[in-house]
Amino acid sequence: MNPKKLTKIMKALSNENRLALYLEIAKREQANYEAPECNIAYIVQMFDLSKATISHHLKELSTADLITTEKRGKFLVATINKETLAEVKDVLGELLEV
Amino acid sequence: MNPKKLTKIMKALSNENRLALYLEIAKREQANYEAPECNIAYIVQMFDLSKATISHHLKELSTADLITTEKRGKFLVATINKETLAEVKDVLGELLEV
DNA sequence: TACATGGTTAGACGGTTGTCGAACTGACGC
DNA sequence: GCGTCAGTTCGACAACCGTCTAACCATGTA
Repeated sequence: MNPKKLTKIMKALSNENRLALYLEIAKREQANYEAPECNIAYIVQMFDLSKATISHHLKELSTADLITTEKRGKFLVATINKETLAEVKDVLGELLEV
Repeated sequence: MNPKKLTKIMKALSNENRLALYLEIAKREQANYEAPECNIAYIVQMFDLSKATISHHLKELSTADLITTEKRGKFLVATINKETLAEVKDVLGELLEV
């Protein structure tokens, strides 16, 4: 993974609300892995943020390849991009090898 | 790991130069693990940044528990904090479990 | 003791970010 | 078609961040 991409990922996770949003998406995905997706409307209610802000955060997560989003009728559904997640984990793993 | 701490860690790695600095420290540590430490004076030369800026970045990495620093005579020596690194890796690992 | 070298601190400044409200678009149900 | 609900886009604004220079402190050496 090149440094610029890694920076972008870290930046996307460097805001408390945005990180919480990401973790919440992941949590829901795990909770019902029959349908590994996440209706955003639900999540919006949990955060004390405007729709505009949530939308902005989702875009940031998305352009960092941390999630993918898909419009399903009226709703937006977000999914964790596990590939990116695994890549980051691997980078950290390499640093840990003595 | 609590969200605030994780945010702080991500924030510390969310700037390109600071991330590069961190990776450079890790690299040196691996290169000579007889003495797993890192003379900063060397590193400063590699970056096109002022002493003040490097100092500032190191403090940020340090308060996020990503590195520890120690003054050894005239020099400053930085060491990767592997515990923090491992914790972060674990968090990501948990998210990956289906 | 004086000087050179490594690092910190303080203050400044332009750029970026997080957030909002308001106006807009698109899909659904009546 | 019209109202409603989910989300996006726009423009604004305060707060924060990355960087610098300049002045300082600390350590080793001549």
